[in-house]
Amino acid sequence: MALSKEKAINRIYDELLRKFGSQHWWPGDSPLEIIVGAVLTQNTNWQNVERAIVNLKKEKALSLKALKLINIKRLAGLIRSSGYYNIKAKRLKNLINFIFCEYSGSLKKMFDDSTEVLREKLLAVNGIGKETADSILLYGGGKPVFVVDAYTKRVFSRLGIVQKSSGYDEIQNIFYKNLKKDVRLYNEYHALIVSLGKNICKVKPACEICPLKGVTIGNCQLA
DNA sequence: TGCCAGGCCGGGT
DNA sequence: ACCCGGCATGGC
Repeated sequence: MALSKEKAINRIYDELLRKFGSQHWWPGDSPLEIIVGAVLTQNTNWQNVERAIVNLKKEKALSLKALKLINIKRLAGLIRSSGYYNIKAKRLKNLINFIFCEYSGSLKKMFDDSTEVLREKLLAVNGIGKETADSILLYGGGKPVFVVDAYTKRVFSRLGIVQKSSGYDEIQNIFYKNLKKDVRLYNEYHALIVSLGKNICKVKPACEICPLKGVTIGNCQLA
């Protein structure tokens, strides 16, 4: 008998939490650091991003004002380790300019905006796509937004919970429909999925679901 | 050594 | 509406 998506999605969360423990995401000391990290980690290993963040801190460049004033070539040099540094420097500049133009350079004002409106505005910034926008909203702003990434899609399509052909919004809606609307839960769940990916998914082809494989849900087993 | 990592954009079909 | 090449470093 088929197990409901709702039960499966919630059960998988419980199993991941049990296996990996609470993740305490996002790694970052401040909303700004989280926002910057969200851009720098686009298709990039977090380790490389951390070096870039350390550099920015060391050069006192990790503030809204400093990022607004810094020369783009110099910024690119500071974030070199995160890869795609030229385009990411532009993207950071776009985002900082947006924050100043739209919210007078105040993150508080920005996050006081309605979540839906802010999401649309962020998506209109060149270099900010859905995952980056949603990461900023959830981890930077504490908004109830579920972040979908490559791991989410891979793992949950393997589990048969989403289609391989599903797009971002479709996958995100499955989580909205089946999870309690809770910032803490969204935060932890996405972090756990990444942890699953980082720790397990490297072994191919099917081991990415190892921690879940054989887990019994109702009368069914995840396969 | 080659492949990949917490994407996104722009141009082409 | 998809599909693809480009963007780039550091770790294993």
